[in-house]
Amino acid sequence: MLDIKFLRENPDVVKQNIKNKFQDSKLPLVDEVIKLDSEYRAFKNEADSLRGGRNKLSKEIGMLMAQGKREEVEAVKKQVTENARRLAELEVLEGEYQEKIKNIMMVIPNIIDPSVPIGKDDSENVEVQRYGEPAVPNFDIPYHTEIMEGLSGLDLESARKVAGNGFYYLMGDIARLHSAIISYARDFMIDRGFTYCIPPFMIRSEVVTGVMSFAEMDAMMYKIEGEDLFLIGTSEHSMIGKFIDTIIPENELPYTLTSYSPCFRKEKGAHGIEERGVYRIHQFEKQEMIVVCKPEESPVWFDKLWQNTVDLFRTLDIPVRTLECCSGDLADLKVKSIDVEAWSPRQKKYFEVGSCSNLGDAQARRLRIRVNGKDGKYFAHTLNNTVVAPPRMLIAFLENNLNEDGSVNIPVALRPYMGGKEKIEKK
RNA sequence: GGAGGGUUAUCGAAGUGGUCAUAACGAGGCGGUCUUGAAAACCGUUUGCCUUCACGGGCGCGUGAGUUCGAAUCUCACACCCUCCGCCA
Repeated sequence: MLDIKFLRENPDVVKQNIKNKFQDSKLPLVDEVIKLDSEYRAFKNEADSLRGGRNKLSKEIGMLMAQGKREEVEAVKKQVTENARRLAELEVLEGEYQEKIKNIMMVIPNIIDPSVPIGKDDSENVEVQRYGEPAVPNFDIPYHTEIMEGLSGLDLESARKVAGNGFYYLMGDIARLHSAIISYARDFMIDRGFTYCIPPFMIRSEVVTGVMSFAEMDAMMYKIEGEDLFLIGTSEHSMIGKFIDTIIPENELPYTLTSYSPCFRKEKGAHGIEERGVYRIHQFEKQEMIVVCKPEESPVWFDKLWQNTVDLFRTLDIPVRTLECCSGDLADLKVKSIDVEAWSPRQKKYFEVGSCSNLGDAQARRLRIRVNGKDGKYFAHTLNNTVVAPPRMLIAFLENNLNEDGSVNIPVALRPYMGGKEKIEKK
């Protein structure tokens, strides 16, 4: 969400930004909200002066009452009542206009970073760099569900009966591998100075609308029936929400946290053939990292964050690349975003395993996360990034560590979490 | 789920319909006097948001409604905290 003052003073910047994101249908909203805002302020000024008058007269009544001047009190009361109807009208208008303005401001996209490549959709995202050799072995790599089933590690059939499509049972060594990866990722981030945290897995609607756009909310969030609660789509939601309505002393920043949670997503939208199995699912687990920092430090933290994910995948012998999100593929709250993609030797292409985002002050503004600085208060910047999110991450892991006989190598880094095992083999 | 008590500034806390919310009182923080330095003492200062070129004005006593000329104070709903009972991994 933008500062309405910024929009008022820089409507052309806001419009150009909307064009850059190929959301031309939102262009009229800029002038509309400017108009609503100026009308709102006129109503507010009139109402404020009426309230001021009322306050003054009410005080007079108090003094007259103390002096026992009954008739004069009645006269003043009458005066107050005369203005009351207009004030009541104005208060309704104030409320309506505030609501309208907020609703528009919530859908006007955040100003993207100048470095973001301009493009319509994800097909125009730009590869930044590759890490590791994208190797293809000289034997056929089966679909990931087959690898898992071959190791007695996956039961989708039961999951469908119990919960439906988009859920899974992981079994045996594959389940253990899943937990091992989460634990390894947790320790990896702790070693890099992040504070480990387990957050609430449900959050209130106020937090939901504070951390994401309406479009994302509709496509992602599960609502708990009869309660003002939503299942989190990622721990980022509860981790950023943690700071709602706070004024942080400047010297405490940055906050660098790594959190674990299950994640629940509706995943409204098309599911392609490559998305069978555990690629796109309603429930998964994720080790996440978030940073709350000063505005001038967010670009540096952005680069540090995605580098962590790249480093982690490299310690597990998985080739990755970074892919910069183009303007049209960037969610409305984001200033800049980069995906980390893992190599799939089966598909002979990279696929998304993590996403790193700089939200600028958009979440902070919505959630009122401020910093108490020397020269006054200002909104913090927030960032988030995936460390790992299995079971999707397992797809990359299994494909890259698979042997021709169907067994899977455990990289050295992970062995302590797998009871020292060097391989997962068929029983 | 039930019963009771609570939520006021950085913290503790007073205020139970007006004329002390520019929030008493106490503590803490900051600045100063004094001191070789520190402590003590003393003096001063210390909330956020909206609006206005400015002067100023408005809003905020957990949140939201209501009663009233006027609400921290009365009414209702909700949230959170504490104590006890019930249930429970």
